[in-house]
This record gives sequence, C-alpha cells and structure tokens, in this order.
Amino acid sequence: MKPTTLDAYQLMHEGALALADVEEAGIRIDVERLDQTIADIDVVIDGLYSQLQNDKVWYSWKERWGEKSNLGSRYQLGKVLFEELGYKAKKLTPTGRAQVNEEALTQINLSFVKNYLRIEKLKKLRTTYLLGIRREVVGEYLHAFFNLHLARTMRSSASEPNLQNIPIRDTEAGRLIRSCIIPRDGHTLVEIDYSSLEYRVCACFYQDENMLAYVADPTSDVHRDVAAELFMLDQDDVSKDLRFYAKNQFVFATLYGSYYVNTSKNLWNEAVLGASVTTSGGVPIRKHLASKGIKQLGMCKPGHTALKGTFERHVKQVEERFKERFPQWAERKEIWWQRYLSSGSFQMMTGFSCSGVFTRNDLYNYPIQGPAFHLLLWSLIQMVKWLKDEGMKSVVVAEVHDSLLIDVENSELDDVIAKAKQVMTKDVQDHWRWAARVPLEVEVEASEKNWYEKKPWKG
DNA sequence: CACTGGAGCCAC
DNA sequence: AAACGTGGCTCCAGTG
Repeated sequence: MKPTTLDAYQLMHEGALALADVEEAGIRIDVERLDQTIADIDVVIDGLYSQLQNDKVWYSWKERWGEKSNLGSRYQLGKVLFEELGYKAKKLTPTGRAQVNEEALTQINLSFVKNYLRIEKLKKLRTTYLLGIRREVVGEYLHAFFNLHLARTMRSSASEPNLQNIPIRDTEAGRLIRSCIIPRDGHTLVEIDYSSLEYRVCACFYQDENMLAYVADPTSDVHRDVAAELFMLDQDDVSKDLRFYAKNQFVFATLYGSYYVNTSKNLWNEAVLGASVTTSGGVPIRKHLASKGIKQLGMCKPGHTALKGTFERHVKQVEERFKERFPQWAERKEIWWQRYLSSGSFQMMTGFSCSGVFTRNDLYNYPIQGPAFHLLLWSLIQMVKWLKDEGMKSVVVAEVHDSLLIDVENSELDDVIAKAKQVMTKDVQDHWRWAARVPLEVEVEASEKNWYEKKPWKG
C-alpha cells in the first residue's frame, strides 16, 4: 500500500499525529465503579463455579480427566459431552475437532452447560474488558492505542486495550463496561456516527444508479426492501430484527463476495431457527415461511443444485434479483477484478495504490472499507486541529471506524457538534469530490453520565 | 520458560 | 470461477 498523491501521504502523516493527540488526551474511567464491578462479578462467578462442582457432569469430567481436569478447558468439556455423556457433535472445527462454542452448547439441555455458558460470558467480560481496561489506567485516564499501520485495508486498529470492540449488542455486558467510561467533570461524552457509511461509499465506488438512488431518497431503505424479499413479507411486516439479519447476512455479505449457498444457510440458522425472530405482526418467521411453502433450508452444498421449495433456492432467486436491482454494481465488480488480474494492483479512491496478491473478495472489500474509514480519519484530523487552534477544552478521545467519541466541555456542546456535522458531512465532500455523489449523514448521541447512557442528542 | 496456533468471542 | 471483510484479546494445548 503506497500513497500516490500528496493528499494521501498527508492523510496518514497528519492522521498519525492526530491520533497521537487522541491517545495523549485519554479517556476518563470511573475507577471506583470499575473496581466494584470486577468485585461483584467475581462473587457471581465464584457462586456459579461452586454449582458446577456439585454437578454430576463434573464427576464425569473428573473421571475422564483426573488430575488434569480444568473447568476452563472447552476441549475437555467437548470430550466429556461428546465422548462420555453421549451427546452428538453437530459441527467440527477446521482441524476436525468438535465445536464447543455457544451455538453447540445451547443445544445441550443440561443445567451444568447452562451455567458453564454463563460463566464463560462473565469471564470474557471480566478478563478482556474490565481487567483489560483496569490494567492500563493511569490516574483516572486510559491512554489506549489507535494504529494506522496494521490493517491491510488501511483502516485503523486499536489495542491495549482495544477500544473498538467494547460490547454494545449484549445490553448487560455493554452496561457493565461502558458505564465505567465517563466524561471529564463539566463535560459530556458525545458520539458522532456516520449513518450507513460503508453502503454509501460502496454506492460512490460503483456509481450504481439504484444504489445511489437508495441513499438519495431518505424514505427508501435497501435493507428493508431486501428483507421483504428474503422473508416473503410486505414492507410493513419487516421487523427490526429481520431487517438486521437481511442487512448483515445478505446485503453486506453479498456485496463483499458471499453467495446464496452461504447466505441462505446463515440466514436460516440465525434468523429463522435462531433467537425467536418474528415479523412485525409477531408471527414467528419460521411459521411464516412455512405458510409460504418453505419448510426446509436445502443442502447448501457448493456444486449442487438448490432444490425447488427450499430456502436455499429462494435466496438464490433473491440474489439474482439483487444483481438486477444493482446492474452497474454487478457489471463493474467483474471489470474491477479483471483489471486487477491484468495489472496486479488497484487504486483506492483516497489515493493509495495497493499491489500484491489479493483474493477476489479482497478486491470487493478493501476499496470500500479503506476509503470509508478515511472519511472518518480526515474528519478526525480536522476536529483535533480545530479544537486545538480554537483553544477549546473539548477533546477527541476515541474513534471506532465510522464514529468519533468526543469529550465535550458543556459550554462548547453546540459549537463542537455543529462543527463535527459540518466537517463530517460537508467539508469532507469538498476534499474528496467522489464522496459528494451521495448525501453524508451523522447521528449524534450524548451522555453526561457515561458511554452506556448515551441518548440521541436533541440540540 | 517462551512462543505459537487453534478456538472462541467482542466490535465495525 | 470462488464463495463476506477487517481487527484484538484470552485461554488452552503443544513444542522445543
């Protein structure tokens, strides 16, 4: 990866300097609360552990493993469940071992296993996040790292600890950890996220008419429309959950090179069979699909015909319509790949030349993921500079690929938010004209308490 | 004892 | 024709 323009060089140079300022500023931690949370979780984990040790399964475990018995070993648990207690391993890891992950374990109806999963969740939360943060706190500030030289796509990465993967989807974990991350006194934590940034960059990159049209029309919603097709529903019956699965398991998966054999399987396992997903009318999606004649997934084997009446066949047809819906995308992604094959390199819209050995899917992903982050990075640079030049008390404290976290002094709230909106949605389009092919939008959330309590900002 | 790869799980 | 991408961290198991 090489910059081919002065602008691209400066993006990395100034980006590294700006991120150094972010690291130096640090993010404030409620250390007392953090320590209390760790202590509370320890008590819960200890309680659950003693339950496990009074369970029959633990006796089988000790018979099998003797002195080596270790409750922390999933490998040992797998051997006990699948070789001693007669449960069937349904999936194997790439090296041929039985999978002993959450998906496999939730299918086993034993209170031991239920407790085990609960402990594992809490342990992850405790060691990776709570202790991970605790270890790095100096005074009451955490100075984590933001790197620009590690990700192959020219995204950033974060470490020690990784502030870019703090739980949020699991509300309990999100609350326990994020509520320890707080604003400075007299400040408010403000998070500004780009709305559907990668999709918009994708539309700019392929210049597909319908992709652009979807973004231009705020009443339209590609994920909702595709969900309606995938689950054979009217648009009004597409629930938030179904939209979520359509977006992540089909739209993005397909744009980044997956296809119906895999997307149908994932949708079926997670949306149809998984976590009791319903239509917005409350009908379980599995029941709804059955009423439409789709009761089976299909074989989902590469090279095999997807049989009529299966979900696999249906998703194959939705995929065909997806290509018809976005014809320039379908055509240009092939040309894009062929051009790489003959030249051995490709060019990012932000001015970086990438040469080397890449897979087809790399070619689909990198030119979207990299430039999408570059919009955020350019905005971060402007914000850091501006806050410094204006002598403001607010500081940028973190960045998560498409969002900025700013610790804003309360009297500066309106100015900082207005400036961030201007920079992120307008100025960046003056800087890179390709980004003006779509409207850019941001969502602003804020909390005076902590990162968990953030609520939509109403200026 | 240091190190590595596998497996798992968290984010975008 | 191939078959969603990028990261970081932890624990275990195996190696030398």
